[in-house]
Amino acid sequence: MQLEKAYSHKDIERKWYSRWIDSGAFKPTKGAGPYFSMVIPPPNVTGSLHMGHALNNTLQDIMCRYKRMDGFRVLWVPGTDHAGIATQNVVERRIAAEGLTRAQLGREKFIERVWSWKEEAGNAILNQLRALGVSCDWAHERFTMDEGLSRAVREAFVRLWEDNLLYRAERLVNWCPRCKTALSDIEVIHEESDGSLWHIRYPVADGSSQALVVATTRPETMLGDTGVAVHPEDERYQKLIGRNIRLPITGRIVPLIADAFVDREFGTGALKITPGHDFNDFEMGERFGLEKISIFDADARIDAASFLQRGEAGEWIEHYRGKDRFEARKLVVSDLTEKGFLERIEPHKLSVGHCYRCQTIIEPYLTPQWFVNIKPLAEPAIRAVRQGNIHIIPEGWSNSYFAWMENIKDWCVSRQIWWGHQIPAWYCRSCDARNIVDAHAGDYLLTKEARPIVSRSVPTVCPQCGGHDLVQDPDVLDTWFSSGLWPFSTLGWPGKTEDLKSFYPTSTLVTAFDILFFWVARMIMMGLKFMGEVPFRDVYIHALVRDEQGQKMSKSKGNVIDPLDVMAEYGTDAFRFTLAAMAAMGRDIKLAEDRIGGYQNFVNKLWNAARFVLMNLAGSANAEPAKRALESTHLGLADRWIRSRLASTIREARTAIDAYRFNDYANVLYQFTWHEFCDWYIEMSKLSLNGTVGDDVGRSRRMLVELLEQIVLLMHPVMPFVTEEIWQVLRSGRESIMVQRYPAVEANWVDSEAENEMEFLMGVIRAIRNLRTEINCPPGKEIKVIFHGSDVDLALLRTQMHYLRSLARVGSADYLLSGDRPKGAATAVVGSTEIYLPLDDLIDLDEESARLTKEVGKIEEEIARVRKKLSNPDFVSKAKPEIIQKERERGSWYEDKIRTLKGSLEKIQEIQAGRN
RNA sequence: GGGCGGUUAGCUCAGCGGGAGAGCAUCGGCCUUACAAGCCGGGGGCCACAGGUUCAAAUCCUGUACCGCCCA
Repeated sequence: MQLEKAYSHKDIERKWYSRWIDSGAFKPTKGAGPYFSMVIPPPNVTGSLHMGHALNNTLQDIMCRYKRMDGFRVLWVPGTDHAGIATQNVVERRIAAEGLTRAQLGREKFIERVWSWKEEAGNAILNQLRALGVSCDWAHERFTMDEGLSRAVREAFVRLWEDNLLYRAERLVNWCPRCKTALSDIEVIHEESDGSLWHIRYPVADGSSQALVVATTRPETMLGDTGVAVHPEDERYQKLIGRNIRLPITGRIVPLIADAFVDREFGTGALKITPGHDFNDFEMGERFGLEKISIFDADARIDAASFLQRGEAGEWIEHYRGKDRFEARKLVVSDLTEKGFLERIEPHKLSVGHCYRCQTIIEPYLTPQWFVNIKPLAEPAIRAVRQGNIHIIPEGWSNSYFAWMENIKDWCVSRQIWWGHQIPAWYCRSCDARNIVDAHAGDYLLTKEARPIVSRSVPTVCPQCGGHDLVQDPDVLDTWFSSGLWPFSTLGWPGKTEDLKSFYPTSTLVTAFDILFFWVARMIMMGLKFMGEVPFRDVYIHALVRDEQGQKMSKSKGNVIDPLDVMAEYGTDAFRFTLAAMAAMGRDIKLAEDRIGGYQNFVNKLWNAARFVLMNLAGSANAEPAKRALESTHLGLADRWIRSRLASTIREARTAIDAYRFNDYANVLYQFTWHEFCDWYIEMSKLSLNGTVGDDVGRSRRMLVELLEQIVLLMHPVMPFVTEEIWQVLRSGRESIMVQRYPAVEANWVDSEAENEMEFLMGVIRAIRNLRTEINCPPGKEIKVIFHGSDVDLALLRTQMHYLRSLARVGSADYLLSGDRPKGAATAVVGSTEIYLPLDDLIDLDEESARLTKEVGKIEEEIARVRKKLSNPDFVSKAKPEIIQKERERGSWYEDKIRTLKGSLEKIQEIQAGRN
């Protein structure tokens, strides 16, 4: 069978993925092996593959393929997440294009539209994952809104309620006025922005002309001020503490309170207090019993009713009615200016919270919501990591985990959207009617006093009054509530399934740090709560993929590299290898495209090595031999060397992957394949194949095949496609490489004698090549070499002369144990062996003289360094003996070398002097 | 404001107590029948800066500068 001259990825990738699926190779194997399981971090169902997904899933796939080949019963669960707010936003935009709003459509119809969008777009990302070659078990594919997972959500909710870990209350929450829903704390992105600090004069309410000046970043909220605060020890305001203030515009009378929370350095040291629209003010308001006025409605427009209800009056109410936050700010500022209350405005940098889904500025907003009482869940989750039941890798991230978990606030889990798991709580229209407020289009709102009936199934009777008219809570749960259950809900919980028994806890979770709090922490809390056991043993946190400048890739910046484009251009294997090679721990990946090109060359190199091996088979080795050539006891030097190197490579590769050191894994294989197997072994094997070396051409062929097989087996987890193709082409009609055994170290392969001898031989070959270049000897021209050295070294060179001939173009060689060194020769030293290339008249003595002078200079520096070290009494007395020994050897090694080089240099200089 | 990480060859990055490395780029020489997506050889770095610990520091500690991230 012939291979194409260059590797062409397109056809080969398609072909193998569908064959793997058809053969069921992704399913967990039956048998006795230990279990290994992972759940995929579920991507948004309607999303598309980006670099982060590509890296994340490549690393997971490497783990899975490795473990599978290594005898584990592997389950990798794929699936998607319903991404409540994000998906709802997308569908809202789509219906807006038809001139519709979700309110017009109504809840039921709207949700139908979301489902149909999910059907339409929902398989894209999974197909993109398939293009990446992921070996997850598609029979286990799950979606957070599946019936099974929805049941898990209801069960979890009810259990939390029964255990008093869930409550409904009116709190200040992060409100997105565009999405019109509450968000949890971590769904708010804080960004530094340029704002202003407005200094406003607040008069004292005693008819005098006294006043104090407050500084604020949000003047519009003064319509909801219910107090002013200063630091209790602030001398500037001592006289005023306890007095009342008459607010400009509203004329409201509010107290001036003293609270140590106030930062005297900030602004004027006097703060306006708006408990209804600021988290810090809310807490201060609680401490001092200040009223909380909610001045905005759900759209963040001025809600005139909130003033009228508390009996306030005045033209200003109509003046501000219905204005949004930013219009209201302008109006307030212009009104204050007009009435002379605005002292000054100064530029000010401040951190502003934005909705992580739509970037709208968050409004702190007072509404009734559901909260998880998180402390009792967080404590065991902290312990699990602290005590080592879960390992976070790299360990540095555990600090972030602890910091967040130890300061965790109750988790707001209700969302005022429609796409998601509707909260399993009902309200009675008979006995609780006053708390159920009908809104437009059959919608209704619940007051903070509403009494929920929490139930696993739809209740038919009110336990209070026996009434039958029950309505369900209109809110849905935070998407992360369902993804927090993912490691066990995907395995069948709350059922008691075989999957759960076999595969929970899962082995490893592979994810990026940006969802450490969103997801990882919550899975740990939920896993411990509902399963009584951690959800995974290891959490491997990988880097974020950035662009070449280190910027986060984003559509708006236009710096996105689409993984699908990359795969199409360079091939999936090259792309995967690049990701693995760059996935060093604890650092972000700046993806440079030329790097991928470099690894594409590597794929091609491997391909051509396979082509070479195949071309030399001539059908003779295309059957499974009775005994492996690798086990033979009649091997030549090159064979023993490469076998020993293979053993080291296997050991290093396994060590690396077991420690999640994917970059080391990739580099070890790259180095061995290219720079040992291809550069040296294949070149040397050419002599065996043509009968120049060795006594058994058949065995040499089998060596090549077996070595190549070991290489593709080692490489398969990273580069599944090209390795499978090569595997199948080498010997036809056998099972997939996926189900083969991963190479293991064979102790008897290690052969340090062969490694040392080869090291020496390669050193000599390199030295001769180097000398040839330096003296401008044409590459094809055979040369004569004179060796001076020990009998052992010379004997080795004599027996390996064929390699010197083929790899260094040595035509003839003299081996001298003693005697004069040649006059006028290019010189090099390897170990204790001196190498001389006699220079003919045509060779430039000046060049060689200059080269040697430079070389001597370099070595003299080294010798000086070593001497300094060894003459330091502290070094000799305190350093480890083996270090001292090494340094001594190095010293004498350099001494020998420089003696030889100087000798040659002198001889050349003699000739030069004679000429002049 | 608090915390974490980074600064190593032109570029992208490994290394993290004992001789400064890789890939790409670059320079010189090669169409040597696996591979020009290749082969052979070379050049290039006071390992950000300043102190300290140590016999020994790119590597550990402290500080400074710049960059990035997380949390408030």
